[in-house]
Amino acid sequence: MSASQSYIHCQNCNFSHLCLPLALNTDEMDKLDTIVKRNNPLHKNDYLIESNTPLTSLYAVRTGSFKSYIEDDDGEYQITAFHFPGDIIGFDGLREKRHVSQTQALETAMVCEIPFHMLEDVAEKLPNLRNQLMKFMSAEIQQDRELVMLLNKRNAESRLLYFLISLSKRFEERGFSATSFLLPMTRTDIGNFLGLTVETVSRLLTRFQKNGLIKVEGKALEILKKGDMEQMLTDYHINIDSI
Amino acid sequence: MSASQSYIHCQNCNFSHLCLPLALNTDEMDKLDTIVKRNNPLHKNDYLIESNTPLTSLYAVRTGSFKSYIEDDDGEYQITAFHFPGDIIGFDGLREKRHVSQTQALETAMVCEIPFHMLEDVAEKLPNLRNQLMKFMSAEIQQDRELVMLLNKRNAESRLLYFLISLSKRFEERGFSATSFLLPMTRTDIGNFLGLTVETVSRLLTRFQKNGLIKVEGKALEILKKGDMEQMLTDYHINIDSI
DNA sequence: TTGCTGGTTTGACTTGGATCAACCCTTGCG
DNA sequence: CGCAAGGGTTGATCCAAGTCAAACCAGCAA
Repeated sequence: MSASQSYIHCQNCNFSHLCLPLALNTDEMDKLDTIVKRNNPLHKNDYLIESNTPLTSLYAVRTGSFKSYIEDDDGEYQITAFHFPGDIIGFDGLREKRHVSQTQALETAMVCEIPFHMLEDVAEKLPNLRNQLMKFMSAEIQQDRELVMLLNKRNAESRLLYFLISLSKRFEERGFSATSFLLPMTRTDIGNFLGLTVETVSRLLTRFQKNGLIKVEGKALEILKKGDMEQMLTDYHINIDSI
Repeated sequence: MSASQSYIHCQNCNFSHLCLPLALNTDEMDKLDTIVKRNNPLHKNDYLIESNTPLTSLYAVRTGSFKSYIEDDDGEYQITAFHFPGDIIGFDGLREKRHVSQTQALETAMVCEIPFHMLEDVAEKLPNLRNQLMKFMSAEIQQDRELVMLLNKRNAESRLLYFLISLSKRFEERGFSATSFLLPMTRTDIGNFLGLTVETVSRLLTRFQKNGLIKVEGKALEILKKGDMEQMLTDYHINIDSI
């Protein structure tokens, strides 16, 4: 471990309130801390996880962002999640102890690696940690199902609105600006995730801009009328609290 | 507990190979067995779980079938899963210790109720059970993500094919016929789940019948050319092993 | 500097599945 | 029995979003 990384601990991590340590006390956090490996940074497009490889660790995002996707044998793929600091990656592989999706860095990023067999050992002694793991998985199930409803029942406009508001919320939770941020993913990625084509995403973004809701310039997004956008979601009967 | 139910134990349940006992030895299974409550049967349309109620138990389906769905404030709803014997219901509520979806019986059905606080106690002592719980949740995440891909990337025909083949597989796993069974859900339910209208589902079923793939008469479904149907899925690049 | 590549935008056109509408079953109940 | 209600089928029409095509732009490598 390099000197520049040695002072990072769960204790002083900015995102521990969103991450596994959430429900742990200081002692427990220290125990968790001892098994966490902090690796070298990954760069844009680097793979954190490749499909079909054995699951040996879970990963917590420390900085940067990732996308996870599943792929069929024709190369068609489906992005299933975007990950930001504090998010835990890898739960979908627990069943077969083998990764079923791939995870790729969207920009320079760092993770905390949590070797799975050691996590099990620590969890043996820490009911709070077990609980926390279950809650994370449960949250993922809940979110995936909201996503299914979004995809099955909502039109393109509401899907993209939902996406922008959820990004805004996630940045805010992490102490970043809720109204001005860089989109780490491409328009194609957004479309893929939401079940829309790039063209539709692009057209909608320009429309939102024309309507004064947002300002986009390449990756830079500014949310100008968050209230209006949330009202639009409410009009679509989408509960903004569950985002 | 009535006399007619007293002889039911995980040990002699037909579906234990799919259910929580899966990875447990005889002793462990007995421990699990002691906390399981076997209630009176539910009837068609009865609620097993109502939305927003506190999560006190998980449920294992013993006989019959269920649908789970989430609902928005306009009454629009999305069926997120159908449940058959051996399936565990309730994982999506663990996060907030409160159910976020409703579960309704599709026909007369019975469940094993597993009080959650007792499950936690037993799991404390049984690593295998903990593991099993995690695997179940992980499987649910994995399935939900496959579903997202299905909904986002596939057309109506392949969605319904997938649905029929997955039903067939689930019946087979449970020792029922893989090619001849009753659809416990309505066409509307199928459409809702797959993001299609009733009309589309109905038209497709008639088309499949005209093409000699299946025979449908009301709820009764016969799969005549399973091989052809699987080949069609393969042509759509849908991996039938992951169904 | 030039050319290449991947990402984005915009316009014209097409289409799969939704919508609307009518009608036919069952099933159950007063 | 009659009739209401829920479920299912079939046909005609429509439209939101997909497809196809072209052009633009920024970043990067040679």
